[in-house]
Amino acid sequence: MVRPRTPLLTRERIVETATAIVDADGLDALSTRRLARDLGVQAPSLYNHFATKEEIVDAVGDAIVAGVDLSMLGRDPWPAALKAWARAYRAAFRAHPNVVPYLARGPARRPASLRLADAVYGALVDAGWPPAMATRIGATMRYFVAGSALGSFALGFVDDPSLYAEEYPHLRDAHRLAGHHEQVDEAAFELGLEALVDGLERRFATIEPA
Amino acid sequence: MVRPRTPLLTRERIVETATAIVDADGLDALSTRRLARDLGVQAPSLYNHFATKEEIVDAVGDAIVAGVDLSMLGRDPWPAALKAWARAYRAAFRAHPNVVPYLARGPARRPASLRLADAVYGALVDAGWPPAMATRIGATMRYFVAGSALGSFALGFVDDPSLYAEEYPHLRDAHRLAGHHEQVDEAAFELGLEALVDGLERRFATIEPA
DNA sequence: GTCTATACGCGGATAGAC
DNA sequence: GTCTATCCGCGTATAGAC
Repeated sequence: MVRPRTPLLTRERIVETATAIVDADGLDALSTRRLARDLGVQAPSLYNHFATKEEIVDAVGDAIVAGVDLSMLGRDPWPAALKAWARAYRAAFRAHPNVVPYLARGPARRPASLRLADAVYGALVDAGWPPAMATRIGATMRYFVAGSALGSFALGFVDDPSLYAEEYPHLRDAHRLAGHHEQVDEAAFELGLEALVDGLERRFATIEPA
Repeated sequence: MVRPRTPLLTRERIVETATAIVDADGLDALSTRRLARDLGVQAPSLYNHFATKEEIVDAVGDAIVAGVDLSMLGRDPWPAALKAWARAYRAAFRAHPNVVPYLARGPARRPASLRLADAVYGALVDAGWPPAMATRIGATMRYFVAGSALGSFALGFVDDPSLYAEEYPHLRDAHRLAGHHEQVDEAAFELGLEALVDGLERRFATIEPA
């Protein structure tokens, strides 16, 4: 009588399914009933594995952040490491844009988010940045990455030429953005990332001599 | 019988009250019942002024964006104008952080957001940026501003020293961030903004000769 | 233009049987 | 560990009186 069969639910399965729901239909679509239905069980069964729904959302967020590669931090020179890390961070966010507002609240007590913050900050300090500046750089990078993953800039414009023609002369061609939204967003992110790190390098040059 | 008294509700009053609710308790707290209660009417009365709840949220968003100063665009040199505009944009967002995820979806058909996009793009093109670059710069700036207003970086760290001590050595002092969150976030935004525009200026120098 | 009354479904969470 | 039954509140929206 030692557990005749595998439990129907595991934390992993719950998190996987919850992530799929959030990705498909948004954070608001994640309800205990919907989650249970997709798992083939009844809603109250979830409470054997998580105390609250909040814990489930936390686990979803942590699993996403856990996938971000941090290996370049402390290995490559800081400007290259910062760029590579930002790309990996953004890729993880963009794969789950509906979770970004939740994740952007900060690491809280989620282990993967704390590991990430620790690694970035540590790499910058080890590279020679003063602690206060390392904090600011970490913050600024998160602003940029989170903002770029929060939603598409290009898709924010309606594909309807008549909307712009009269009132917004400069936006004459804005309706075409939607058709190339991935390239537009990608190029904008790359431009900003390169410019931002470039600007930081120039500031680093002024403190280094000290 | 010519309207003996002022109507209890106007679109303005509804938008004001809705904004107050969202600011105080989040976007999810904005329900028609709650909104009506705070206005001293019954929920169904709202439908005399707005067709759906979605329209109300749109009006809240547009009112926020309408308050962003755009006067520097096309007047000051583009780097100074871009910085001043970004600060005004961020201030408007930060006053209503709970609406940022909604606003970050893009201008859609909201007039104030379209005016803003039109003004920024127009100023950059008039300054000599190629149209494709002007689009990217507008996008990148929105990423950064939205990300910085989405939530506090500093407040994302729990004020509990024991959480970090063992596992995250570099975050030894992170628990102190919460106490200075406004200064930390402000300084991080300023650092990123200056570095970003700095980096853009350097790129501008390479295209200008053409 | 605003009201009351009402329809109907979904939400998180708990108690207690098996 | 999973189930059934259940609590109770909140959501949008409509119908029709005043």
